[in-house]
Amino acid sequence: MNELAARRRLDPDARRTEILDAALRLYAVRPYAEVSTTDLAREAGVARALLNHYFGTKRALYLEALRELLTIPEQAAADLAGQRREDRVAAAVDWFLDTVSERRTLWLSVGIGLSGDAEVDAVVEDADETAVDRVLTALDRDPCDEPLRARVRAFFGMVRAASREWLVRGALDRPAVRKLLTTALVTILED
Amino acid sequence: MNELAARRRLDPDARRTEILDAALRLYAVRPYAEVSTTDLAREAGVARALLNHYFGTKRALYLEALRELLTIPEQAAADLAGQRREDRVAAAVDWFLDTVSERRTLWLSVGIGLSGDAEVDAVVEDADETAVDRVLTALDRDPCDEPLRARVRAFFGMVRAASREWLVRGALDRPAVRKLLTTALVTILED
DNA sequence: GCCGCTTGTTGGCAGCTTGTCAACAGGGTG
DNA sequence: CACCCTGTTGACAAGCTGCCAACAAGCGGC
Repeated sequence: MNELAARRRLDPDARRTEILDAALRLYAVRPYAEVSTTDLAREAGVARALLNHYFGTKRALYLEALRELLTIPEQAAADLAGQRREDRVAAAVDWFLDTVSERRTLWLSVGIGLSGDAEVDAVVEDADETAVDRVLTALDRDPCDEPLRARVRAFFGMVRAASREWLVRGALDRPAVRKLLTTALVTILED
Repeated sequence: MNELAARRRLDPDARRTEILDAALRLYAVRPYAEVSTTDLAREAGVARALLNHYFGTKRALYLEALRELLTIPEQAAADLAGQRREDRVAAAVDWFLDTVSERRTLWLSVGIGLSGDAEVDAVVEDADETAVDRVLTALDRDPCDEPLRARVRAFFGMVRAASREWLVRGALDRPAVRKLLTTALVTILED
């Protein structure tokens, strides 16, 4: 930190979120490996050492940011209109697509799927677990049926790939994605 | 390089593959970021600078290894037994599952899906494109139907996630995965 | 058999990155 | 106003990557 900004003394929580937000801003544009702690500190308007003070390690900060990003806002998961199961499934897919397109940049920045890094994967899997819970309860299915959960997690793999086809490649438009995912989810819920 | 091994002068191609194999061995166990060029050089029994000589950059070497890993062996894609489409699809899924379980360690090491890194993603997408071609031609579908290709790519997302459920989490057994993927692929091919 | 050249191979250097630590300073308290 | 707690910082040490000049293995000319 060199100039223009006098030393501000902030509440720890405030500073923490300030740094986290800065990190999210950077990771939205460049992948983890290409963002140096110097960049992070500059973006947050803070000395590099402060990152370590708050998060311990560059990696830990990244994991925090990732967790923050993947935590889907609570949102109403209950009021799915439509009586037929297929309609409710379609509504769930719609809700998801809304969320994704809204957070488009960040969602895509995190990549799609697992990274091969144990800790990163743990965070992603954690978020998935929550999402599985919401989907199953919203659709009146048993959230404890482990094979079913596994199938839904597999389905999420397709969800990620499909939204990529939609948002990045433009190879599918939204109605196509909607139909693809709805059909697939209905199929998966059977049996 | 310090001792025990006199200076061997190899054919460039031989040396290249020797280094590549060593890299694949290491990346099978640890993720990219945790493998240093020193490790790579030691595993290959070679001076660190030689890696740069052959591949230019640590990242480039990684990309080569990744490409090598993802290049599914040619294999007979044509002789899919069974007349009914569903049988042929099932045969294709079986063939894929065989390949995956055979290369289990390496396949899983690379992670599942895209990383958010442009170059890495390019390699993965490239491999996917080839796989899409094989699947579509093997199943007598038009390989130029772009929306269809996109759906198959989306399907691959589920394939990755499902094989992870099978091989890593053990939440699904092979028959379950087989059925899940077969049903999904059949559904996707319709429309 | 000796010499020299091509080129595969190596050790060491320079720049950059991350984590740590002691020191600095904001702002509330007596 | 002096003091102390603690948020904040600059500087240092260790490690990693890419580059370059130098070394030497093996082949061809004489």
